[in-house]
Amino acid sequence: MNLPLQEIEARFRRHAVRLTRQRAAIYAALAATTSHPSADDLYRIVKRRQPMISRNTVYYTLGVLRTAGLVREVNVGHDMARYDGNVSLHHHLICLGCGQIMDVMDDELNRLQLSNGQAKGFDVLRHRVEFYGYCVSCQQARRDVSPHRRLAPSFIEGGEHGKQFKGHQES
Amino acid sequence: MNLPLQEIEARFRRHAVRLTRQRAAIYAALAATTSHPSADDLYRIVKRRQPMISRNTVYYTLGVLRTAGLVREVNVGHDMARYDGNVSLHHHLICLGCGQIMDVMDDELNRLQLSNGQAKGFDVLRHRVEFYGYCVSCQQARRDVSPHRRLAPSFIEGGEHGKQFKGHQES
DNA sequence: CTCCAGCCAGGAATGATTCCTACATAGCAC
DNA sequence: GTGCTATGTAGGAATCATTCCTGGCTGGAG
Repeated sequence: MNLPLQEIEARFRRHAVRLTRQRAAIYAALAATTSHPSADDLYRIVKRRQPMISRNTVYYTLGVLRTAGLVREVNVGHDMARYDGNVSLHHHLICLGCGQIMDVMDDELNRLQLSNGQAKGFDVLRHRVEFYGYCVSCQQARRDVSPHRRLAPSFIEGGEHGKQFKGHQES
Repeated sequence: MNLPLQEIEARFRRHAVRLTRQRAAIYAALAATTSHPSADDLYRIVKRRQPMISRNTVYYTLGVLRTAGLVREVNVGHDMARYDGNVSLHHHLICLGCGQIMDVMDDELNRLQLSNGQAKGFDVLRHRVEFYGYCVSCQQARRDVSPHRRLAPSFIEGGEHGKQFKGHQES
């Protein structure tokens, strides 16, 4: 489902973002996938068609698109930032094995809010919910490695010290 | 509410963590605050009493404590990692202005789960919920700067490009 | 008391991201 | 279409949290 240039042009205009060849390619690449690529993934994808593009342009453009509200940044752990072309309100499901990120659309999650007592006077603008676990193929891979041992998730956040998924695969 | 050395010793033994002067100091510093300090904050705090300690030891120790389940890592955006001595199940409320992180204890949030349809075959182990907004004093500061303008939160995640809170204050 | 696996300090390396700067170009006015 | 100028781009250097490496030190089991 490739976005026609015409539609990209319209969205850019609507959000007052100047149209350039590089920006269109970056935005199109992001809009064409649900895999939440990193800046460097996008750099590599766009580089195939525009070999002169610089990594810097990708970072700069993602900043512009994000500020304009055309793109959303997703942070998982303290790994590199990942980007999401889906700017509708939603949450994420993340694989602790391979790092893949799936979208979760759920109105109930969207409506979560803190009681006044919990909010401590904060003006709460938004929230995010992330679910962590192992995807089907990572479950399989783990069974193959350690057949009858199940690591108890003894702590909430951070994983097993020797971090997982330093990188991830583009589809 | 400083943790007596004796209690630290007991916890370390319970979690099979070798006791050293450096580790005790790092853990004590973390247990003594609710401010979710960064590794570097802890380094500076401990350095006051142990000037020879290295930043490396702080990182290494935090890794050990985290793996042991005595400490939890909290990641906000792609800023530096922050640490939490409170390992009970809870969530967070984060100020977009100053970066302070407050604990949110709420059983309803703890019980959130995905329906089978949403879980896509994932083996979901845990989740986290984060609320973002402005604390009381940052609300005030923003009013002072831009009296009658309210920035519309036009997108979900990432803030206003020129990022906020690169650092934060220790109480 | 001895011993050694595991810890510590310090310095170097890494890697995502940002900064700097000179050149190129989008898109408005004419 | 042409010219102009604010803005974008490329590329190289800088930043900075974090990790890696190495050689000496030490907690705590026996």
